[in-house]
Amino acid sequence: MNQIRSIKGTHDILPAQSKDWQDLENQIHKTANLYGYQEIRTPIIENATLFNRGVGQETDIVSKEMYSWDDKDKSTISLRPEMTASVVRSYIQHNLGSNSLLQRLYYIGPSFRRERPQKGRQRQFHQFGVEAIGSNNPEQDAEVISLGWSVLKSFGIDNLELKISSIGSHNCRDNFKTKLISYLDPFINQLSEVSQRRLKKNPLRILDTKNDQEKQILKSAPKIEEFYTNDDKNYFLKVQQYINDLGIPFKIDPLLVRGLDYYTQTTFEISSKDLGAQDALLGGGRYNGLIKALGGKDTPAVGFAAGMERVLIAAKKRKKPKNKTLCIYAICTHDESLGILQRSSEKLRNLGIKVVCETLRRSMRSQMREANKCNADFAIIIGEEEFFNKTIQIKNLSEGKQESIKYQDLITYFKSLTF
RNA sequence: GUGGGUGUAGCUCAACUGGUUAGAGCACCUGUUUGUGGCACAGGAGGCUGUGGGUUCAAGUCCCAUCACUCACCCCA
Repeated sequence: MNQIRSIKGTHDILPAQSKDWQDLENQIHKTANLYGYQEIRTPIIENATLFNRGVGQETDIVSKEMYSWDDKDKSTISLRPEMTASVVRSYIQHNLGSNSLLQRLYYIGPSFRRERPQKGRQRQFHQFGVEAIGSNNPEQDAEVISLGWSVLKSFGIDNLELKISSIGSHNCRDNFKTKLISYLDPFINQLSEVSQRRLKKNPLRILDTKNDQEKQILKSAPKIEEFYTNDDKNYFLKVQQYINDLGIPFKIDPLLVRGLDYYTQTTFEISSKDLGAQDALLGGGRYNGLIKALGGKDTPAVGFAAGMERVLIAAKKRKKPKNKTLCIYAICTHDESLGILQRSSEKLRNLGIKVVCETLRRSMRSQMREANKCNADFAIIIGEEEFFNKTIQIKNLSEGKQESIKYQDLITYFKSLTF
């Protein structure tokens, strides 16, 4: 009988780790709120159609990595492989655009892709991200980038690198695509198998190649910036200017091509050297066509998604804040007194004090050891003697001093300590 | 989907070229005069060496298969 393990590429977040997750989540909530973004939570399952249309049928994510199955009513359901499409679906469904011209939204949660796991890549992974829906101005792009940068910085990650690019408007991209194809066509035999396939399906992706020979060929290939319209050019310059004004260092990386179909204009990525091959912590960009493509009004939007597991890997070296709250370990060596101990613990908790009660009926020695192990500041002790005297022992564990007080004075004793 | 690496206690690792009953540190539990933590000391529990075959008098060690984990390609967060 072999034991049941978690599914490949999925991980338990154990108690030893969960504090880090809570810290990260708190930091996300805090920063997003400082920027005026509100949280949105959407279901983990959606109609497969949403991602087929939203993310793109041709993308790897949808074509080979998405978990989908037929439901009893014959509709096809998918585990979300990312969250932007869901947020946009929700935006359209609830007509959020009618509340105000601009929706600033953020989210936290798991997504699923059936990939081969490796460092910083899992089948169930967690993302946080933001979507600013409604503004078509470069300052909005800068704000979103700034928010992402700020979360990572404030979580104690250094060594960050911001890369930005623009893939231009739809027309620009189409022209570029055609020219790129005709440039690469004569070289087709020198291209790798993958790139040959991409040339037909998604030529822009070839720019991402790590193959040296292909890099060489690409050196004199047409550049995307040659196809920018004046508007594209100005827009991108403005984005750069604003990011610069914010004091965020960045590199322009013309080869930065986001793999999802919905991007337009600005794309960006923040990476860290502290990760392995999967070094992107956060990636995003503008997606002006998506809302319309999903059946909403033509609405511009920009956003990003960040991988929380990757953020936590990159944040390994951060110094963790230690805001310890007062903690009491409640010891009992007299079975008749267990009820009293639980009642007084409850009262102390109402004061906001953490109280951990012994429930194993162990020896005094073991209970004291336990108190020490869980880092309690105080032990309160009721035994047979205290039971009959209506008293309770209070031991200050850092000083080692112990005193006996009347049971009825317990609350006032600790009340004076907490304020 | 393709390649490489690794599987010994909860964790980190030992076990010379195959050779007694597979060890250590940390963690865990119990004690050190019976109601008091940390430190120290003593003891204890915990393993079918991932699994299944094979070679051999003898396998943790060699061979094959399988599974799992891991890293990388691909792609992405």
